[in-house]
Amino acid sequence: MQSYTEENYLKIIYHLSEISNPVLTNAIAERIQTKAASVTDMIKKLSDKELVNYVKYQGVTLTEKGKTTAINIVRKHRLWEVFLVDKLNFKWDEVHDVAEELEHIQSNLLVERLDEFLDFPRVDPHGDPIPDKNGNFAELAFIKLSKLKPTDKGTITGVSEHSSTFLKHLEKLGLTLGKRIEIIEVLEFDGSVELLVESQKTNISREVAKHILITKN
Amino acid sequence: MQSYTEENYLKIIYHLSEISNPVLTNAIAERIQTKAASVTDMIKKLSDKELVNYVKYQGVTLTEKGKTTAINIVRKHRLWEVFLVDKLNFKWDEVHDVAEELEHIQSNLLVERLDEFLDFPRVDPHGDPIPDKNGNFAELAFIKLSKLKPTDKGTITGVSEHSSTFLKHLEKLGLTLGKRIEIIEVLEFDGSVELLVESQKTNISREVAKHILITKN
DNA sequence: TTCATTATTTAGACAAATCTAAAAATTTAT
DNA sequence: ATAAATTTTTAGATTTGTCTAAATAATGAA
Ligand SMILES: [Mn+2]
Ligand SMILES: [Mn+2]
Ligand SMILES: [Mn+2]
Ligand SMILES: [Mn+2]
Repeated sequence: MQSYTEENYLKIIYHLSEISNPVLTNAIAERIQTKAASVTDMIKKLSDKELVNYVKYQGVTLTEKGKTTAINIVRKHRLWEVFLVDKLNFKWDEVHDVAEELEHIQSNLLVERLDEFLDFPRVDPHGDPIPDKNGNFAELAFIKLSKLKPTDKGTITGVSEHSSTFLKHLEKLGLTLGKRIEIIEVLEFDGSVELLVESQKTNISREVAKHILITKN
Repeated sequence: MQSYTEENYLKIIYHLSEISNPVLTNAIAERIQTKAASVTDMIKKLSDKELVNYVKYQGVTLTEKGKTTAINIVRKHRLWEVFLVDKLNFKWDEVHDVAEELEHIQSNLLVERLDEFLDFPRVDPHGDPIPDKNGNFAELAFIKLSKLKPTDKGTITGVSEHSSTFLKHLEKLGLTLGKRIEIIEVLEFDGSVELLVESQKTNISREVAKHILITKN
């Protein structure tokens, strides 16, 4: 069994290793809001427990055991987010912090029953895939909205930025999951995108466009 | 804000003070599975935070602030137990340990939405009253089954012992919440009780009878 | 390749919550 | 009322997770 803190480290390492592998000490320190020295301490502990492979000055990678644990925490986090939105009427920008706490509740029965109660959702309120109880993810074909060309059509199926301010901004523009969009024009000088959302014309910055994920159809 | 540990101490002190006031160090130590020395340390800390009144060698009582906090934890514990039984099909003997963890999740929005989702339950799966958001309990008129006399009738509305073994035992005897019972005889020599549950004759020990709570009607 | 900058680790310290062993206060029994 | 037993507190140590400051390794520039 891992402590609350160990679980958080494993989860962060899991997410960071999708970006770069091995994961560097400073990258963890930044994400988890601690000092590099503390991260080194914890890495050693996780390494002793065989949850990560650690090479001094190189960084860490998750072992199979560590990866399984991390994926299970991600599973719980996302299932709880679905619960909060679908059953308790939370908005998609209100769920993350509470899910950060709920993801650490220890009970396999609870997770499996929750999954069933929610009707085995495959994605969370931000479009992130929910691994099944064996740790397998459904394959989802996302494209960044910023990669689309004029006349391209698609559906918003995810976001790659979860901050409350960003999500509220999208809400205001009507750019929520499930909405169909069509690209009108990509402005030359600033990369901003003019698009149609439910027959409504809107303009979004390149920065915003990069964090909206589209399934073409 | 209190730590997970501080919250547990406050909750235990709250429960123990229903039995004896002030609450003695050893009583807390026994309930919380720690040594008396550790309890003294924590009591001092809670006293510094003005959550308890502490007199050396006498024991502790909760301050208003401490009591409010404790009642809120009890509220969350019991609401989560209702959730687990009503929505996730947990049995009444499976909920306590998970609720011990869930009661510490910090989010007022979550508690209020959960309360609403559960349709503002007034009692938990063991018949214990759930305080409202202002900390007020509904008055419930319980009598111990062991206090009843032959021909007395009533409904099982609570239990005063929450161990899994006890609850499973009751389950096996069909003595669950909502069942109507009628006393046939109270045996002289061992105090065991012969009773009718849904037209089925059963005999229970005095020890069991003391922990079943009845509403006469 | 040598020097400067940046990243990482080590050393030593600290706060929280716990423990054991010993001391002090309280309660109970004689 | 005094001694014995029990309860509670103090003193000092331990574990977990964190920190700062200093040392060491790796990287980048001249
Ligand atoms: Mn989240
Ligand atoms: Mn999410
Ligand atoms: Mn309980
Ligand atoms: Mn209960």
